[in-house]
This record gives sequence, structure tokens and C-alpha cells, in this order.
Amino acid sequence: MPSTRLPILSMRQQICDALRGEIMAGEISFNQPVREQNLAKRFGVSRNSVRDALLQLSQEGVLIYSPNCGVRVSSPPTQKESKLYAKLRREIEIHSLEIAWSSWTKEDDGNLNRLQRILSVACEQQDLKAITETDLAMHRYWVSKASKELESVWLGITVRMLIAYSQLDNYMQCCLEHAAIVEAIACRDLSAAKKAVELNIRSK
Amino acid sequence: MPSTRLPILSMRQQICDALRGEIMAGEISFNQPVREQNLAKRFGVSRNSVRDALLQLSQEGVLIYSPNCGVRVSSPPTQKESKLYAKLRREIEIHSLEIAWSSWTKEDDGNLNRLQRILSVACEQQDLKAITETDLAMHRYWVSKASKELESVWLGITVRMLIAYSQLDNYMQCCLEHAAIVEAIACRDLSAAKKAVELNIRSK
DNA sequence: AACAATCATATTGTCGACAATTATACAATT
DNA sequence: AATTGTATAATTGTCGACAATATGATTGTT
Repeated sequence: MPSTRLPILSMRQQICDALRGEIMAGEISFNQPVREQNLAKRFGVSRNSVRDALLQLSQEGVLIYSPNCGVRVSSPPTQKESKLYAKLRREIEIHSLEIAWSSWTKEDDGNLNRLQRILSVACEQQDLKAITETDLAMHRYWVSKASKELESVWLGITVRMLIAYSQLDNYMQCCLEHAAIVEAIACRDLSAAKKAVELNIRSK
Repeated sequence: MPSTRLPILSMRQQICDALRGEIMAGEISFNQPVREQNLAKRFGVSRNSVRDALLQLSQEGVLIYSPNCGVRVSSPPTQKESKLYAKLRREIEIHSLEIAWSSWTKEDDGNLNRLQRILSVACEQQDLKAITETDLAMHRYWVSKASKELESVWLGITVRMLIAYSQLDNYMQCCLEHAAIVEAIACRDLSAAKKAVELNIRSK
């Protein structure tokens, strides 16, 4: 239910978001080549637009690009890499919370609440793809508010970390953890918010 | 002086590297719009190839992209952001050194030595652009060897951190610090190498 | 049968042209 | 004078076609 965004998403962004979601949900197997032509036909656009999207996803680390050979879904991170990613993510998000804190508005609260409700429904229905997407969107919200430049760095790390998040042990816990974050923010309790975020970000 | 790479660089990569170098050396002022047409004419290629490069640089955080409005050079990071970037970089590079360590070869030593010589000359001549480029290439070497996926994350952070590195207080110190890193690696002293890298990566 | 060279096919890379959008300059209205 | 509306120019977004490259099959030679 995209309700608030005024800026119309570009074609590239739409394709990016769609593919990223599928890949993160594990719907495309690792090392399987992704063909431009197929996607162009599927989305009803030219190969050029697809290329743009694939290039962006390569830069994000979701896809691996080999010149003249196209792209493939990148392999999931090793355990050690996952731990590193989690650490980096925590540091970026904590920093972002601090930066965004001073300009946080009631509207931001509303937007987070809306995402939280979506997450809640997704957890009840055990819709893994929706959970992953909404989870991403929530965290992205405060990072994006803090800095657009940081956002792209953060996205690369987080997406890599969440690739093949497939088996989520406890859907309810995911929902509760995010509720805790949203509430801490709503109460303007920065240190509680930071702590809640830190708890939520961990390598499996 | 690109001397060693066997794989032919794609047009996009060439344009990316050229622009990234110029931006990092501060040759294009902040918030100045970058026009596709001009670049296409300058590099003697079609606008499409330029677009690919601009898109990639946007994803790296060097350029800021606004739909239908093109790109502009992104503003330099705040002091607080610089400190965060430095921290993230240290963690990624330390991790990379550990990972790359087991498969490190004499050829790698040779490649690093070659870069170190280039850096040395650049420092003597006080060629800031060459210094920045070579500095980047050296660090990139071990990160890239550890993981292609990590490399793209690392590049985004590092490039943002080095934007407008312009005033480098002490050229000789830069050269010496990197010499220490190379030597520690050559001696296969991991902990010394890690320490040398940590010392070298700092926010100004 | 094993290997090398050659050809055919599929896929990516590049290009120029046109459509859609945005920014700018200028006139019209209050 | 300030604001709104309109036409013009500049810029980005999208497309289809062709060139360059890689992949896979076929043939020819030993």
C-alpha cells in the first residue's frame, strides 16, 4: 500500500526493488545467470532499462557482474562475513538515529507506525517476502533520513546480510523487536531506541 | 599508469575511474551538475555509456542522483561522518587482510611493491591525484582479494571518505605508512600488518 | 576416440533517435 | 511589483537496431 510517497518511482527503481525483493526472499537461486532479455519481456520495457537496474543491483552487491557475461545472483555471505556486516550495520544505524533525532517529526512517527502495522500483518501471515521487505524499509527509514549518502552504503551492507534470510526462526519475535524500536522512538527515548536497534541487528 | 591488469576494462569502468579520480581530487566542485552530453562528447562515446558510469558512481556515493534532473557531485562528509567511515573502513580492511592472508602469494607481494613505487614517485612529485588514486588502489588490492562482494561496500565507504582529501598535510608520511604496510605483509607478520593499516586509516 | 579448429547461436555492449520531463524566459493578470 | 500561466529550450528517460563478444555444437584431423 504505497500511500505517502509523492515522487514517482523511476522504472529502474521499480525493477530494482522487485528483483531485490525476489533475490532476498531466495526466489532466484545462487549463481543462476540473470538474462536481460527475459526481464525486459517480463517487465514490458526495453533491455536498456533492465540493464540500468542490473547495474545498480550489482553495485549494491546483490548481483555479481562479469563483463560480457552478464550478472548472476551473488552467493550468501560466510558466517564471518555476516558477523562483520552486522557490526557495520549496527554502527551505521546508531549513527543515523543520532543524526536524524533532532529533526524527527510526528509525521515520521506515523510513517513508522504504518510500516509496523504492515510488518505485523506480514508476520501473522508468515509472508517471508513481505517481512523482509518491510523490515528493510523500516531500518532504511531512519538511515535515509539521516543521510542519503550513508543510505547507499548501508543498503549494500544490509542487502548482502539479508540475502537468503530464508529461515526466520521466530516471526513473532521479529514483530515484537520492531515494535519496541518504534515505541522507543515515539517516546523520544534515544538510548532505548539505540539499544533496541542493536538488539535487532544480529547475524544468524 | 595502468600497467598490470590483463582483463580489458569496459568503457563504463574507464569512465568511472576517470571521473572518480577527478572528483576525489576535487577537480569538480560540489553541487555542480554533471551533464551527460558533455561527458559523452569528451570521452567520444554515446550518452548511454556515460549514463551507466554515472549510475555506478551514484551508487558508490560519489555522485548524487535526482530523477530527471541528472547528477551532481555529492558534498563532503561531516566530521562525524568521516569518523564513522574511518571506523567502518578499518573493520573491513582488517577482516579482508585476515581472509586474504591464507592465499597470499609472491605475485601479490610484487603487485603491492609496484604500487608502492608508484606512490613513492607521486609523493615526491606532490601529485595529489596520483597519490589518491594509488592509495585507493593499494587498499583495494587486499579487499578485492578477500571478497568481490565486500569490495563494492568498501569502495563506497572509502571513496566518500576520501572526497576532497585535498589538503594532505604530509606527503612523505603517507608514503612511509604504506611502506610499513607492504613490508609487514612481505614478512608475513599479520598482526603488524593489521596495526599498520589501522594507523593509516583515520579521519582528518 | 580425443583433440583442435570452425561455424552457428545466444548474449552483452554501443549507438543514434525520439519521447517525456524538467528548467528557464517571457508575457499576462491582479 | 508580485504572481500566475504559457511557450521555449535543455536535459534526462526509453526504445529498437546493430556490433562485439562469449557460448555451444559441428566438423575435420590425428
